[in-house]
Amino acid sequence: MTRVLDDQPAIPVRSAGVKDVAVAAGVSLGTVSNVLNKPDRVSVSTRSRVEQAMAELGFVRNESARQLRAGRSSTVAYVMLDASNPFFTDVAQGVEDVAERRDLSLFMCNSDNRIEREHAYLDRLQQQRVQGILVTPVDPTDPALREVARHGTPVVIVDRVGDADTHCSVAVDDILGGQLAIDHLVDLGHERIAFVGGPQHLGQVRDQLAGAREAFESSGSTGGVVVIETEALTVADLLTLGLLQQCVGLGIRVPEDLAIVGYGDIDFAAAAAVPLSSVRQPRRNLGRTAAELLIDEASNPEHTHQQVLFTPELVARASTRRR
Amino acid sequence: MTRVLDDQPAIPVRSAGVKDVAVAAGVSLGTVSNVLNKPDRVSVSTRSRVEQAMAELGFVRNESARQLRAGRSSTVAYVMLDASNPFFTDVAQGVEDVAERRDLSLFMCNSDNRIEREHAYLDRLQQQRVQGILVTPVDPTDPALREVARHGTPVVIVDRVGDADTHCSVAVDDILGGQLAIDHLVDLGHERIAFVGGPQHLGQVRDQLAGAREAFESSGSTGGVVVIETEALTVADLLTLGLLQQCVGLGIRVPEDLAIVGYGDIDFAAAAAVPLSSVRQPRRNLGRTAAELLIDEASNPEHTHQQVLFTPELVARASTRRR
DNA sequence: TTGTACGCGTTATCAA
DNA sequence: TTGATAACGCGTACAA
Repeated sequence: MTRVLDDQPAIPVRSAGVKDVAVAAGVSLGTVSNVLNKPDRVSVSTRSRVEQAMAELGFVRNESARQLRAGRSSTVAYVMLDASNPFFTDVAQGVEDVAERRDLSLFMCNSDNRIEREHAYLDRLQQQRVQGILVTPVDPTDPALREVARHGTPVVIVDRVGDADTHCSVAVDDILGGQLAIDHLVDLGHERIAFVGGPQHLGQVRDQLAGAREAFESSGSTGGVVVIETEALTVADLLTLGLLQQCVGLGIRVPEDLAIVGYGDIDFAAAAAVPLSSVRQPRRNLGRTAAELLIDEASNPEHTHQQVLFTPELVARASTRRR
Repeated sequence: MTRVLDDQPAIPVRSAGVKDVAVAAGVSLGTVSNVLNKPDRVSVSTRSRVEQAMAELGFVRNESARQLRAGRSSTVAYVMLDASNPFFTDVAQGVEDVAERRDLSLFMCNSDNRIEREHAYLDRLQQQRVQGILVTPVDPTDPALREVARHGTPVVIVDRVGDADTHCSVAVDDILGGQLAIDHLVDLGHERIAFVGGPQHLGQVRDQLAGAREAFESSGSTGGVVVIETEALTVADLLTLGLLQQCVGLGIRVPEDLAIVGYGDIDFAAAAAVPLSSVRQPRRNLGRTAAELLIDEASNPEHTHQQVLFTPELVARASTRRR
């Protein structure tokens, strides 16, 4: 039942377990376990014998068995709404920062905006008994999220606000973001303002618009904000970039004829033909904070849920300028 | 040992197992198992009684126990080199296409270009007994990759070419890609050509350049290709975009003064100020194919390793045009 | 159709 | 310091 590969040592086809190692090393099963988990309780000579046996047999710990025994795993998961959206990958980086420090592994799943995929992943992750799940849900009001939490797997909502008494959430104050953008434009003397944004059924888009309107009105300006609704849900700044290209193509000068403020401040914003002013969200920090909250909930019995709201920041660049 | 949440049914603090369900439903343990795995062998009435008990207790299958019993899991993993690079997320989409169809879950891990992180993930994934691992490695010659395969976990190398007799690989013919770009430029009458690319120690960059040089020479042109090496490893098209911005800023007209061909054809390429001609790689297909190979290796005893090389394609846009 | 007993690989406990 | 044994939760024979 073994095959030989070139001059590599023989490897059993079916991977070896502690038992096999014990036999090969001529020790008992418990000793092997001790070598793995409490190396100092094993004499040096025995230990090295065991370690050599492990190397020879190509021993790989069986995480399923460990988990079964321990009752919990050492992984957390982030169910992303859209893995090809730089916003979420940046959030994920923040999550990884924390996970790595805590020696947890992070598994990323991509729901790709499809609720059934999100559900499938939530199910699997529960079954895997992950320590907790970070999720940017398709629908923050989805009862399935509460169910998961109710079944004992901590859930933290990212970039949305969920049910405050079943999970923590970490989001950005988009109302404020909308205000920042408008205040900036009004400060620069603009009076005719349009809001170009994604589908209104998204809470964040609504919030941005609400903030925008509020700021516009309290500026004493007359008239209102023209709303142009787009269909696709993309990082707002990508949309902004497209808008900019169109302007260039149509001979509209930015910022002379039209000033533009983006939302999201992706890397390209600064590198655009006309560097874009943008409302920047602390994406990585969002991820880090969410991960901290998750870990706290998973390990601290005193944990209480909290809703963290981050403040966005306006970065002024060439696409807006005093007239 | 139970707590009551509002008007939700009580949930045991420690999640219920088949045993608890059996007791609650007044049936034996085996029957519960049958309800889960062979529902047709259980009378309708019994089954519904069991199902109700499961719902009431908030029963969640324990995947660790299942795996331990079954000896294998039903997940595959993709260890990405850089999750914030659209190239890899597109590849991941392709992988997901296949995984979903086969009812496998895909866990994505991000090595973030750090070899120690890659190793950590490879270890964990082996321990989880995933069916197989797709990986775009930091270093395709890394012996660790062979070790994983040797220990019995199938490994498929993505966007790199690895050790042909230990794993399959799926990559793009970058030599051809380089040729395509140069042929295109030469066809348009260009004679002075520069190659702007990432670090030369990357096989792909070397290949692109080799192809470029070859095409240039066989075109009968005299002189050579000027090489400008960049440090960062990014999608070539992002770099190209930056180059374009610089040209615009410096008053260099594209394509009149300078024609540009990108590499990678990311979404922005077409939407740039001057839409970029680009060498396009079949990214999603790369992912799909890699996943198919992995699954074949994991389940087909007759599997033989193969190295698939995809052909890139030149997409001509405004950044190159007949002079 | 339903119930019982055993084993998967690991770790913890206790005895030697 | 080391060794034997019992759990962890589930699936699957086999017996009723």
